[in-house]
This record gives sequence, C-alpha cells and structure tokens, in this order.
Amino acid sequence: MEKGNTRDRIVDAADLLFYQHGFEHTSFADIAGAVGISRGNFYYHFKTKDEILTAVIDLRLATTRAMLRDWDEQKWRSSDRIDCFIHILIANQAKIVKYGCPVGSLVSELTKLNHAAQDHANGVFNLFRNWLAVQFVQMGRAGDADALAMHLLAQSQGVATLAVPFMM
Amino acid sequence: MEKGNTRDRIVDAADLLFYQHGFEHTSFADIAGAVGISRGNFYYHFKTKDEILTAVIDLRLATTRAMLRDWDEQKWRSSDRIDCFIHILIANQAKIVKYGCPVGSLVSELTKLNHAAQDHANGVFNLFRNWLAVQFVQMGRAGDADALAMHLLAQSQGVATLAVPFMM
DNA sequence: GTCTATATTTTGATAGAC
DNA sequence: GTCTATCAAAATATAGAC
Repeated sequence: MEKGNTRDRIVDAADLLFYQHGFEHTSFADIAGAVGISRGNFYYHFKTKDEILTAVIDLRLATTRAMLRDWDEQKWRSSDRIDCFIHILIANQAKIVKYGCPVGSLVSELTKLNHAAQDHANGVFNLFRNWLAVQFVQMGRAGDADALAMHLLAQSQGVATLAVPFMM
Repeated sequence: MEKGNTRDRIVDAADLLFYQHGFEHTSFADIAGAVGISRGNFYYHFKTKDEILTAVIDLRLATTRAMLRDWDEQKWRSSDRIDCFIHILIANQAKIVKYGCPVGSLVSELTKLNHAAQDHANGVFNLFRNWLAVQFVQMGRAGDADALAMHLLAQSQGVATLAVPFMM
C-alpha cells in the first residue's frame, strides 16, 4: 500500500477510509493525512471529491473482477466457487462486524446522498449477481439461476448488516 | 404531522429526513426548513444535533413497540403475526427501494461515524429480534427460536439492501 | 417561544511559490 | 509534483432583541 505513485496511494487510502468512515464523513484532510501529503497537492491529482469516488469504485470493480477470475481458475467445481463467495463473510468477519459490507454500505450511502455515482457503485453488486448466476447455471439450475443468485446475495447482505449491531 | 407542539414537529421532520438523506447529511437548516421555523428557534428545543438523534431513536423505539403491540392484539396465531413482519417489505416497497431499511441504514451510518448513539439505535433491531423469537417459541420452536428470528431478520435486511440497487 | 444576527469551525476548492 | 497560504460556502452553535 505504501508503494506506487501518489495517485494510487490516494486511491488506496480513500478506498479504506470510505469503507471505515463513509464517503461523506471522509474529508480531503483525512485522506491527505493518511497518505502523508498536503491538501494542496491532493488537488493536483484529483480536481473534485467525486473524481476520487469514481477512482475508488473503479478500483473496487477491478479488484472484484480479479477475485472472481481467481476463483474461476482455482476451483473446478461451481459449488466450490460458491463456497468461496460464502467464505468472504468468514474471512472478513472482523472488518464486517466493525464496518459492514463495503459494497452494501457504499450503495446505501450514495442512495441517501442522491449521488450521481450510484449506478457506478451498483456495478459491484452486478458482478457478484451475474457471476453467481453463472455458477448456478453450471450446476444445472438454469431455470432459477438468477433467483438463487439473488437469494444468496441477499442472505449475505443481511448477515453483514446484522453482524454490526449483534456482534460488535 | 403538522399538528402538535414544535418539539414534536421537529422530531417528526428529523425522523423523515434522517431516513431519506441520512443523519450526517441532514443539517439543522434542512430540519428547520421542513418544519418552517428559524435555525435560532431550533436551539431552544434541542441544544445539539445528538440530542435530536436521541429523540428520533426514542420515537422509533416507541413506534416499533406500538406496532408490535398492535400485531399482538390483532392476530391470534403467531404465524399470522410473523406474516405481518414480512409484509412490512411489501407495504413499504416504494420507500425501501428509494431509501433502504430505516433501521439497518441508520445503524450502518452510526457505526461508520463511530457515534455514541449506536447502542441506542440497535435497540430497534433488538425489539424485532426478541418479538420474532417469542412468536417462534409459541409455534413450538423453543429450541431454535432465536436462530429462526435472526434468519428472518437477516433475510429481510438483505432484501431491503438489494432493493435499492436492483429495483430503483 | 420565536426571531435576526453573528461567531467559530470545517470543508471543498484555488492560486501561486518552489 | 509538492508545498504554503487563502477563499468561499456551509455547518454547528450562541447572543440577544422582541
């Protein structure tokens, strides 16, 4: 995280801070402080706060695509791949208990802000939905693959939401 | 909503605005504007923003308790009472698609703000959890009543979360 | 109880030196 | 590319007149 050019370090820091404290509650001063640069320098790389939000969402889209690709390559059976998805909740339990699901909480916040980047952020949900549906199709459930994908997605979102008040 | 003393009107307006736009994104000016009073008058009734948040949570706790009590009185069978809970998602579909679940989204936001009122807000979740568990006990599922309650609560939270990106 | 200022702080954003 | 000011707007909060 410390390596790379300044722009990437800004995006990495913003990604983490947006998750931990929310988009609106994270100020330029917070991000600049985390990266170790001045606020003025910040504007050389990003002209507005929305620009960095776009960069953070792009990063999350890329990270998610890479993760799904890894699962496709590492697991032969679709049921094992779905296990990988379910296992996210377990592997990230400590973070989820403190900050919830990064995807769900960002979408929820942008909705309340009526922010233009809403659709962009929804893209991460779409990646999971479509990938899960493909796995169910491969398991011979072409008829209700999307319904099963949505059900699993909903269950994991619900668990992540309840983890915050009931496990913290 | 228009009736009652000024304090109640402030709490009602804040309750709605916190749901629609979030706690932090709602300013005193927004609330004062919705009620139709000046910002200065506002501080006669509430000294800090946290005070009004406390009042809003108290209102939601009272409203939820009253709703559960109504269901207890109106429905004889526990299965019918659980239907009432599930039916919330259908009855409030339009609002949930636009703003998510008022309980889950507030808890999520306060967590990210590391706000002291977190536990207070969690109380609404506890009301539903305990009430649902009682219904399952009465249905002869004493052994796993709380697990069933949590499962149903999680499912409804997941549906509310996904309704925003996938139904808007 | 309600109003009109006003103080103070923070935030997003800019200008210009190095 | 990075820094030090600095601006302008918005937010919380206060003081005091009516």
